[in-house]
Amino acid sequence: MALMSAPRQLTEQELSVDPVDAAKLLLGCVLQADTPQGPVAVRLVEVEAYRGGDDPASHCYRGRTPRNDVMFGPAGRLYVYFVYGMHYCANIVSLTDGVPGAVLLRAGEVITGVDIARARRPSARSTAELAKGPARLTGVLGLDRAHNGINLTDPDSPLRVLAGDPVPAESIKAGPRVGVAVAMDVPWRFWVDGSPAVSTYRRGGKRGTRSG
DNA sequence: ATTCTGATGCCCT
DNA sequence: GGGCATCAGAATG
Repeated sequence: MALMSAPRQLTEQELSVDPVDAAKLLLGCVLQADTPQGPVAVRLVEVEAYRGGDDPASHCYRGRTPRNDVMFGPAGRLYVYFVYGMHYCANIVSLTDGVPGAVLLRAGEVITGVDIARARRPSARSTAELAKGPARLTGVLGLDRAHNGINLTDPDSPLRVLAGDPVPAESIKAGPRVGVAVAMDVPWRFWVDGSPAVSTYRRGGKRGTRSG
């Protein structure tokens, strides 16, 4: 019989690290969702690290609120938020013990359930575009507010993070985070070099100072 | 390829 | 009331 060992599920412990380390660890890993239409899985190729406390770009910079509460909890949970009045973005929580941190899932390659994903996002002009961008990624996986706080390291969860083929260190590139107007000196966006699903960089809204 | 702009609602000040 | 961790469509090289 065909023996195909199931991919290993990531553990809460290995995600209980600094978001920068968790971000690099998550590249190449697979987020799998059991949707009503069937399974959809995405190989992560672009992520960003967010810290609490000292990171002005983080939702947790100004303390704990109802929205960011999950980021203060244990690692391996999904933090979903609603943005621009129409999109959802998803993070995987890292660190723990009341220390907030998370990894924004910015883009991935759909490796399972391409037909389902295409049906969900008819505007995509190519397979690579299906999950190219954080809101597109939540779109193909069907993630919304209802999934906030779900435990991705639980084997019985309808949403799981699985280990993938390791990404060679030389294929991991780093740069400033997309769409943030502060902390542009820190290269906390990480992506897999050469993947067609990596989103194009856009700088944050507030331009620097105007003199005069 | 890049630039612009409208859509749209929730969270926080 | 200001400002978003965005996307799609259009116009322009």
